[in-house]
Amino acid sequence: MSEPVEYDPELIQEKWLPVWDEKAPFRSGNLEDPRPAKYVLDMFPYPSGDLHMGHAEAYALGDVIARYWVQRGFNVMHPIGWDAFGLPAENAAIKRGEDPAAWTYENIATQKASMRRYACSFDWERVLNTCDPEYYRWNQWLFLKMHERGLAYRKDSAVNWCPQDQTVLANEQVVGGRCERCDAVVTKKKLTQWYLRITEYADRLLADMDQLEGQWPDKVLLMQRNWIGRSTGAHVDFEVEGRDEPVTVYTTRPDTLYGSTFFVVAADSDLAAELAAGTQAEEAFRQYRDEVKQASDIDRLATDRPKTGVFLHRYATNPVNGEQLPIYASDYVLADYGTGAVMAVPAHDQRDLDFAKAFDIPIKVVVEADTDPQETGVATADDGLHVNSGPLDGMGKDDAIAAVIEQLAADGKGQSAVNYRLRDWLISRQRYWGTPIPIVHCDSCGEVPVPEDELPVTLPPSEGLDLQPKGTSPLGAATDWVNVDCPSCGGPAKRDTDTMDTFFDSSWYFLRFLNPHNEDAAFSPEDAERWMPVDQYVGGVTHAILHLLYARFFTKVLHDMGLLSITEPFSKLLNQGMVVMDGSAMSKSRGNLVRLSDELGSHGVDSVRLTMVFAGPPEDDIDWNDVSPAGAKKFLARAWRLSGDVTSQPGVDVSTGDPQLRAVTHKAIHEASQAVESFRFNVAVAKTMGLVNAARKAVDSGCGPADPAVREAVEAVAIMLSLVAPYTAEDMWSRLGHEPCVALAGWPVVDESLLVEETVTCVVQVNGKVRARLEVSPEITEQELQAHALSEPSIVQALDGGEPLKVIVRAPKLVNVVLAPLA
RNA sequence: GCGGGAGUGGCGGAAUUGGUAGACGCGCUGGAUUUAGGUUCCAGUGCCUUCGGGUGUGGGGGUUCGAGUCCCCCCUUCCGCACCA
Repeated sequence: MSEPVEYDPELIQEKWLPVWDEKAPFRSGNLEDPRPAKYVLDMFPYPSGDLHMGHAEAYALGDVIARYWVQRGFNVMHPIGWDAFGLPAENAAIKRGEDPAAWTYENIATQKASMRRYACSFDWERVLNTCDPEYYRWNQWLFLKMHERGLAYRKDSAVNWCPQDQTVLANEQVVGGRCERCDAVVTKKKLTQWYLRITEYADRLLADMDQLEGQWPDKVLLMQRNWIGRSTGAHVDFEVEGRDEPVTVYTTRPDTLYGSTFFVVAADSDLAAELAAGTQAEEAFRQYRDEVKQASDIDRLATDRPKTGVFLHRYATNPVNGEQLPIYASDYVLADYGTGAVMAVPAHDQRDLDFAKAFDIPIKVVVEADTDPQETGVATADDGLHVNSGPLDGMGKDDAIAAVIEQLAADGKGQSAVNYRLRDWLISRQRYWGTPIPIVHCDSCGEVPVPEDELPVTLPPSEGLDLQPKGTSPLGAATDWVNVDCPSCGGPAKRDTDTMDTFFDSSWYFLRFLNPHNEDAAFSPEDAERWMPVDQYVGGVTHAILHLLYARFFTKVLHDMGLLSITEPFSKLLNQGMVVMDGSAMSKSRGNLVRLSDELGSHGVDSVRLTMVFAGPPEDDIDWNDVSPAGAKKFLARAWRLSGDVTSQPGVDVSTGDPQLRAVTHKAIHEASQAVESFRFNVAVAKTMGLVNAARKAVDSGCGPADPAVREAVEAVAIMLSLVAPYTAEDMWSRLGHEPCVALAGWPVVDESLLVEETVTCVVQVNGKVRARLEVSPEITEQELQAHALSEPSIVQALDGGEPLKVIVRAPKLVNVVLAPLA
């Protein structure tokens, strides 16, 4: 029998991949499966080209977790699919004349092949693509359910507009005033668009985060909290002369109401236009408003930009003292936050102060402070005693807020209020490659939902459609598709031509995985009871706000619909870092792109996976220049060689093996388990390396290759390595005389009795400095240990005849002898 | 500006509740094997040292018998939000 003597990654990849295809060790569909269920989910990829280094890291980490729980005896569902709708497909279509669908499915095939080669432990029978009608049909169904509940609605408003992509963007997709996708400067445009009423869930999205505390990264929870941006304060009504209705403002500091000296409305709000109409300021206002509209968000972002505005020649009445406050229109007040109008208190709000200084408006201090805003130009926003505030004088902030709200409520001029930064989610997109919105517009019936039994509303073929962005959906040109009979009255009507934001698709895909081909429902509640919530979600921190917030929102909506008992979709979240090169993100233009296929070719799949896992903590970025796939390969070869050295037979009684090596083995298993469960995968690998080193030594210069303890150690190595380096592990397993699959071998059971150490190293310090090390029994008493330590020659010498002031004994690990401090 | 992390050898990184700092690996040095290179195996590797020891986790202070770990100030750096009333 001729054994291969060289570790050849290419060879073992070719050898085992077909075997795994046949055995399908990661199928999770059997309902009779007695193993407890666990749902491990990797964020699904967008199919733009082949997999890259970032995918390789993310999927290597997710795979360690999934494979670990399989080894621990769980029925692990670890599915994968493709987030397949979206702009890149369309852009490729425009640039190269390809069909978005064909382009997408080709890329999916490429990525799928790469994932198989990469040996991800996915259940290949649960694959879904969001661009398949059998998937997006349920997008449409969900949309209609939300429409029914008033959660999907259309409104007319100024929206974020990307002039490059010629489509609207959700607030969340505008990053620093630029389009998240193409980096173009975002402008505003007034359009009628579909929204989801996520703001109705703001309080629950906030409150339920308590469930996630400690399970999600603190950073993500914080980002979500900030994004939701709950604040408490009051709504206050201001009468405006010549207007029937009062104007309401939202403020977090109603206690400073006596310090208000002017009033500001958002320049781009309807209210501003209305107030300006017919005044002598009308022309000036119009001019100013047009300037503001011209200015992009990026201009608005400049922090130290001077305050601008127009006096509207109108006045609002301060409800607490009847003072007449001049009304200004300015762009420093946002139309879509609060009520789009503010009471300005220059002494205690920096923005108001800046404006007051620019427009020479009086500043009235109503909260005592050490500094004078008038002189310093710095508004004082801290707590303090109230002055010049009528009944509030002498009160602190909290008391004053309570008192003024009580007074306002009694007068019918205000009440306490909660406000959120979160806005409703704009989901309409004027693009082709997405889920058609299942609504028909009828002149006589209005917005008519497409009847459920007519779903899906499938996309018309792209052939013949001009996909070039032009501000309206390309679907509008598919006349045969657009013109339909009204489902309500039968008269001529038109389909809605917008498609859904692809974040809609990814907001519930984790539920579709439960039964991706279910034709009767989006998912069955029974399946959800069995599998949900996702036990472990793995993905990039880039989705810390958007995707995760939307998925949480959908889960709550489905809960309210009675389809889910849970209220949070993801119990645990791990955000892996990025793979960078020379300190910066890889990109073609930077010329620092490392191609995954090249790395896999030169080092092998297992070496690349091991490199990803061993590089450091999973949350940290990996600089590919700092790590060593060649080193990883060296280690794998070293481990693999061990499997050929073992001469005992499978099933040999290990209890007779070398006790020293056995102790090392069991300690390594124990520590690696703990490391995996606490996401310290790099440490788990280090422990495995330690065991390999110990086994090597045992074979070469210790108990020898025939000792059963060597087999025990090497089998443990194979199983531990199966999480990270599945090919190498499978080949080792085979060389050790076992049948595949090592992935199902079961995690080695730790014999607790072997973890008990016979001796412990005790450190003896003098004045906190280590002077001696003693090998002592773990059961040694404090008295014995102290006596032992003090009689140790090196300690006697270190004491130099000095009398110990105190001796601290922490048996069995430490003795600290404290001498009188030196003069 | 506001909020949140992070600073440990030449490098990536280890270090339950405060108790041996630098696990594991990369790199480097030396040795063995090899015709040579590569591979493999062994040994060494924080810094200084008069070889007794001294010193050391961004800087400074504090608590403690004892601090990488806890507290205060500062520096550097990364990330998130950014006129949110």
